[in-house]
Amino acid sequence: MNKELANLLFPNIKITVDEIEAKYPARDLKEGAYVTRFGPSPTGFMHVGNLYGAFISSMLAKQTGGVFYLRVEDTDSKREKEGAVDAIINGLKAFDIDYDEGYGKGGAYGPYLQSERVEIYQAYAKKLVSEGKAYPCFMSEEEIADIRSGQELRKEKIGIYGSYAVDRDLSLDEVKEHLANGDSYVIRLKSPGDSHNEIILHDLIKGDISLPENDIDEVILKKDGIPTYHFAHVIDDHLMHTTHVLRGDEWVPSFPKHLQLNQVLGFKPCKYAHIAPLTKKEDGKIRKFSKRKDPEFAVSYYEEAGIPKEGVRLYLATLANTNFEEWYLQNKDKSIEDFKFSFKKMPTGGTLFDMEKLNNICRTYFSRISADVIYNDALKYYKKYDEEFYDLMIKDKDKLISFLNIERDSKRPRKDIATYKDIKTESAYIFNDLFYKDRNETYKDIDEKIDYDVINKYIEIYRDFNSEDDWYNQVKVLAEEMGYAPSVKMYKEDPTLYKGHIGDVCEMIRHLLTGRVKTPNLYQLLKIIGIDEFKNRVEFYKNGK
RNA sequence: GGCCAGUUGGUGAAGCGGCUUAACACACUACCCUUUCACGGUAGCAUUCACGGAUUCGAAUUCCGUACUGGUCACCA
Repeated sequence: MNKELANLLFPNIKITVDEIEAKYPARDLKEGAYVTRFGPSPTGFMHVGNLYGAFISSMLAKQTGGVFYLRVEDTDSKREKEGAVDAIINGLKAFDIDYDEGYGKGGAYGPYLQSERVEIYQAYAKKLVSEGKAYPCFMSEEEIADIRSGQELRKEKIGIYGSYAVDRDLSLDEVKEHLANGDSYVIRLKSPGDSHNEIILHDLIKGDISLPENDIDEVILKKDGIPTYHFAHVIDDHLMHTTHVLRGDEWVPSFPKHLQLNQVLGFKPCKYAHIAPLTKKEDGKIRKFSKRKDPEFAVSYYEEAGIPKEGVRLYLATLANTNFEEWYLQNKDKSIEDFKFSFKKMPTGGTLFDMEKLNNICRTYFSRISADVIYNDALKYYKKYDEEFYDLMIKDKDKLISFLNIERDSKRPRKDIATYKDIKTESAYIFNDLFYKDRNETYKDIDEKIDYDVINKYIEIYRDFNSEDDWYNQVKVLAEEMGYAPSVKMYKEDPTLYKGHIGDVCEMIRHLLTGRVKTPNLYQLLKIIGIDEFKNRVEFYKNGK
């Protein structure tokens, strides 16, 4: 009788479950290799939470010699957004997360788009119906809503279970009658569970969590024949031989359903790791990241803001494993790939995503790479977001690279660049086009009295110095001649003897030359910009007075 | 409301029965180095781990209760 019902409901499904299984043989991987996946639903932009999960999943697969694949979970056509799939693929690419197989790339375990797999899901549903483990449910939305409000009133658990599952034992004739009427229906699992039993979720991150067994007759196929997440997840991860499922911890409560589905289908469940949600701090309060409220939750935000992808990856790694940061600090020459990620070191509670921390990590990143790499990456950024500066970068390439190289190869590289945007703001004064644009803007931070006697004298004695020491000694002599202390120490001993100290002299030069109070090494800047240009800038400053 | 989880300094967090006078990083403060700023270095910054009780020779670590925070209870994922 169940068989007849199955054929009645799925007349077009000819393929059997056994035939499907044969198409998905076990993967030939070495012992201990992880098969992980990223299973986004294309319902909007890609966000940092997605990226975070994909990043960890890919690292885990890579370092165990396993497989990381992309499966697009598009079972909700109502919420699907145009271009969302491209956004996902581009988002992964933008952060160097490659997948071994999956949507857009192919592979032996496809198709990787769930909407192309409905026949597979239906074949399994048909099998369950024929075994009496699932059934068609003709309840209308109104009926279900009524049940729900009654349950709420009586403070009962909400859902279709036990005596509320009225269509569980429909006779074949009753089903036929419904079908003849053209009534729509869903396929529900006939849950064999009892909520008084406890089951244990062996979560790889959070440890053992005990939960009540599922007794709800979960919908497995919606009325349009498309599976729900629960059903598709269990089948796909079984067929594609996923070993470890990483997902947000909002899925913890539905774990009993997944376990049960695995049991009913005769599958061996995969291992689960439930990741704590990314949170942010706002007005002193911590809350979950919001797709609507937080622009920085969108992956695209980082590219536009000029935040380097490697900085984001490093930050993701420090969030993912609490011991990563210390390891990275001690292994400056290694890359993220060399670090062994583990579930045990993942945070269990909310994970705070802190922009300031990200910034700091980016500074360190920029301080460790070569000027050429920075230049080329920055070029790509400005080409897209600021063509005016892009042109300047091309025109004054050597100048910019020399600038970026100041103090770079020393033991104490500067850390004043956190984003590609900072390159422009930090280096603007070396470009004449920007420097002379607006005097008030250029010198906005400078309000001190300039001792022009000193400046004129400096210009007079200027020559091509052999070394920084050579230069500095000359400045020292000059300072002393003009009534300034040749060292800060001497000045501090008795300030009344001097107009100021050598630091003040250097400051005046710096301010006139750059318009800034904070710059890299002055001697090297002077070399890059040149004495003639320095004279011009002194005049530029004077004339504006 | 039911169920599940979390709660350690200014911030993120390590620790998971004695090695902790609670790691490390960020922030802040002071000093040192330095031509300035930055970088770097040194020191300071929780006698205490949400609160209350219990177990133990010994608890941030185990147990119970309370409070707060987050998650979840769809033909959404």
